[in-house]
Amino acid sequence: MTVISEVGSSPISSSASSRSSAGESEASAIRQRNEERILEAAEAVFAQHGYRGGSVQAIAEAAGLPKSNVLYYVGSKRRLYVALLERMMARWNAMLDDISVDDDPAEILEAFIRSKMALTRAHPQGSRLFAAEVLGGAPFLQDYLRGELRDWVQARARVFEQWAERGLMDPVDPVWLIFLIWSATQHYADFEPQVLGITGRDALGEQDYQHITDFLCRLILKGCGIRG
Amino acid sequence: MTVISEVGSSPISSSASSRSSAGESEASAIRQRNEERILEAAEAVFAQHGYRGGSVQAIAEAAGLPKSNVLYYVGSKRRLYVALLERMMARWNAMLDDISVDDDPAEILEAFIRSKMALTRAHPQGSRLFAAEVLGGAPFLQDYLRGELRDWVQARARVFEQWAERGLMDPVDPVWLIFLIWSATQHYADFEPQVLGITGRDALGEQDYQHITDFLCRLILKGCGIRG
DNA sequence: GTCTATAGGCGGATAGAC
DNA sequence: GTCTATCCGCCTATAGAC
Repeated sequence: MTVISEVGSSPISSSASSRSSAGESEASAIRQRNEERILEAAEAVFAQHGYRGGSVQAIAEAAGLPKSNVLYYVGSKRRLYVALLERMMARWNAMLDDISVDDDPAEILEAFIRSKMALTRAHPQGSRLFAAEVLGGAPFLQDYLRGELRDWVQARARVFEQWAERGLMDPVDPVWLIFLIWSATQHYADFEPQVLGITGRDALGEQDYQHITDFLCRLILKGCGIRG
Repeated sequence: MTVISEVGSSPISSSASSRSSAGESEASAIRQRNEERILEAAEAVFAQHGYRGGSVQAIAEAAGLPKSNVLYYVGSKRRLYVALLERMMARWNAMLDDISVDDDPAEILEAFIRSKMALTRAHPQGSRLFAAEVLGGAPFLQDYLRGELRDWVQARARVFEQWAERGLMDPVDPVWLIFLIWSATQHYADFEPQVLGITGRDALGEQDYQHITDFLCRLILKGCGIRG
């Protein structure tokens, strides 16, 4: 997984830690525990303030550790940030399955929307982290966007076009359609304060997400002529 | 326009500057010129790095002025940031016109999408600034979101519901519909690096925006049962 | 291996020069 | 009115204590 263009590889949380004779190089319970806390805290802080705006100090406080202690575990602010991005991209990749022309457009598209929504719901901080990174010009994710992700989108776009040729859906631009789905699903995490402020709630519950997902599936499928 | 909860009022760029006998208190050509530069530079910097991450230093460099000079003109980083948010909310408000049940849903909804898209296109940095503010928890915009903007959305939502009752459109949740439109239109500015990376372009041109706008109008109108 | 005291630099802001 | 020298606090990172 060479998602991010980095010089010094930064495993931080790569499940099995490197060298040591046999298998039980368990990264000492204390280290593991602290790293988990740090990752969670850092995701929240970077999501809120971006890479520059997020301070190690703030992360340390959120993790309940002394500042210097955080740097001992993660090496540097930069490495920590990159590790978080890679974790999020790994979650993202885990979601992406391949499709073929012979699949049912309605089924695939609905599954696409639902899984993207579920990802956003499961990891709202990760979603915001990604948003902040892209908003800031995607300095760390450029290669990923122009490489892996681009290829995946192009492949899927071709299938959409073939569906359209077969008359299974309207001939909409498949790339704009994918962006529409991404933006709509991410919005509820990324713009949460706006959504809550306008709806006048404290938080969105499981039921809200269910309703929103149903709404999006219905509108988008109908909008591109599936289940007409 | 009390959009933002601030203590010391901060006019900065309120066209006509305050006291002075007659009308020609023209805020000295030099001041006006510098303030313009600063506002533009600051919008870009805060859009990219957020409030905390954006430094006065960086703004000064982008504006081609010494750091201390920037602070002389704008008072403080905080005041500068607030002024930018207010300018963006003013642009936003200028776009919002009232609607009534007797209007044509297709016409109104299409105009809604098109004007929102035009705003994003005209002020991409402002759009990103707003996105960064909300992403960071909307610390300065909470009151606006829960007040003015909420009222506007609720009023429009009621009209949508009445249209649905009259059978002019599907009974979709009007608030989710508004969010869908907002997210879809903002996406091309806020996630520009992603859009460019995936499409493999250097920039989106006037024609692209035209196509995207047409695509969104068609899909959304059809998706909520207008122009079946 | 775990943690802390210290360093060196950049942050915003202001007092005072022109 | 315009601009700059200077202050103090917070930033990341590391050398060294335990």
